[in-house]
Amino acid sequence: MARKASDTRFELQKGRMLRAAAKCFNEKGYSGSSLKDVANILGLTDAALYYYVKNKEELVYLCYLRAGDIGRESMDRAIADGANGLDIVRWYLRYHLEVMTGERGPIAIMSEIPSLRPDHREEVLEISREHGARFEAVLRQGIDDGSIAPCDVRMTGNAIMGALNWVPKWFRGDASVAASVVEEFPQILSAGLKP
Amino acid sequence: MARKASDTRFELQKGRMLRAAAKCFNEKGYSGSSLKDVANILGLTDAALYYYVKNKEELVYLCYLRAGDIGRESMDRAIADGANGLDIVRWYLRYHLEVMTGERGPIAIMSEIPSLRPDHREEVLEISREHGARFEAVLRQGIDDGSIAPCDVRMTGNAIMGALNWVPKWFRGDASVAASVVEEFPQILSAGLKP
DNA sequence: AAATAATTTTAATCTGGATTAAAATAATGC
DNA sequence: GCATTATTTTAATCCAGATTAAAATTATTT
Repeated sequence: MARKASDTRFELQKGRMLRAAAKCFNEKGYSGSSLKDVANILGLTDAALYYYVKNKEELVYLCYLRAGDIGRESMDRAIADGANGLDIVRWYLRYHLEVMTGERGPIAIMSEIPSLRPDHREEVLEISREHGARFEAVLRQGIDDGSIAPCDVRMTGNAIMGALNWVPKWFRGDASVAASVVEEFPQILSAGLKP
Repeated sequence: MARKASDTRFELQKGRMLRAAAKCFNEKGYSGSSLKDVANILGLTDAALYYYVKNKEELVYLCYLRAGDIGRESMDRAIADGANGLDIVRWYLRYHLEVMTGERGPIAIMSEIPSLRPDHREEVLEISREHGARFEAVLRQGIDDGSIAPCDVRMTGNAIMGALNWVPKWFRGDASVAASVVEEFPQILSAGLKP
């Protein structure tokens, strides 16, 4: 019963559970997804999920934390690899789309933040705000280094992030579509940024 | 009890209800919004909503139909007013954003289509598909008339529509922000389309 | 191969919000 | 003002799906 974070079996199964939940929530909506639906994907019974999380709210919360981690990771890589602001934007989009449409996906769309417990909600919102701020900082960096034309960074951020966040709504795992998205989106979304 | 479509009072109140519901669903998510929440906005009791709709499912369904109507309307106007493909895209974005952020807004994000009754779901999906197809046709028109550079119309459509559909997620009614969105988004989202 | 611990299931209960019916109030027409 | 119709509320029920406890199974340890 007492579990430590390093317990592989447990952690692996929990990870599978979070991906299954993300898939359900994205495809059928939060209210449309019962714990039974999530459990079925794993070949389990709904009650078994309670071995891994305290309740449905926590399941959503963990999905969102995971989404946050992955977003941060993509951003870190992009900042490490990109030569200038525009380049970082492109790499970020590519990395993030690769994860969203790949093996580790799907990533939960954060549509139900207000349903979270107040403390969880605040934490997720803070993560979300921070991510947005980092993206806007990259845009500003690009404007400074001349790779991006001056623009309203807030609105530009909203536009690009919106297009990105919407992907899980229509992407359903088709590999050839995944290839197109990863290839086309960074191009489409960054083309308008050039000076 | 027996009502006709032309009954003003009834129709006005029903319209208010649909806007209140869209607001709730967008802000708090479908499951996070009780009928009580929607009713409170109108200064009513939850039970009163049943005078206007059969149940919560129908409320969502009507919100989505309304969203579809408004989308079609914006597209119609843009096609009538635009000089070429690119121009139509720009007008469409502007018109649609004006409505989304204006008096008639907000427009419900279609996040809960799978929770709809099968027949309603099919109808909404069909409307949604049709709208997407019209947008892609405009992109193709632009490519043909030389106002838009050759591109993957499916992905470009997904990207632009995603950014647009996400707006209600972060826009909370601030008038000066509304002005920025209407002004900036068409520019940001169409800049990358030029040859 | 016991014994112990980890995981899952079975079989209940529990619950919040959707729904309904009847009664009360407000509006409209005569 | 009276009668009729439209709208809203009050006060219950109802129910799907979340949650829990105990039992059963499966894995691990010694």
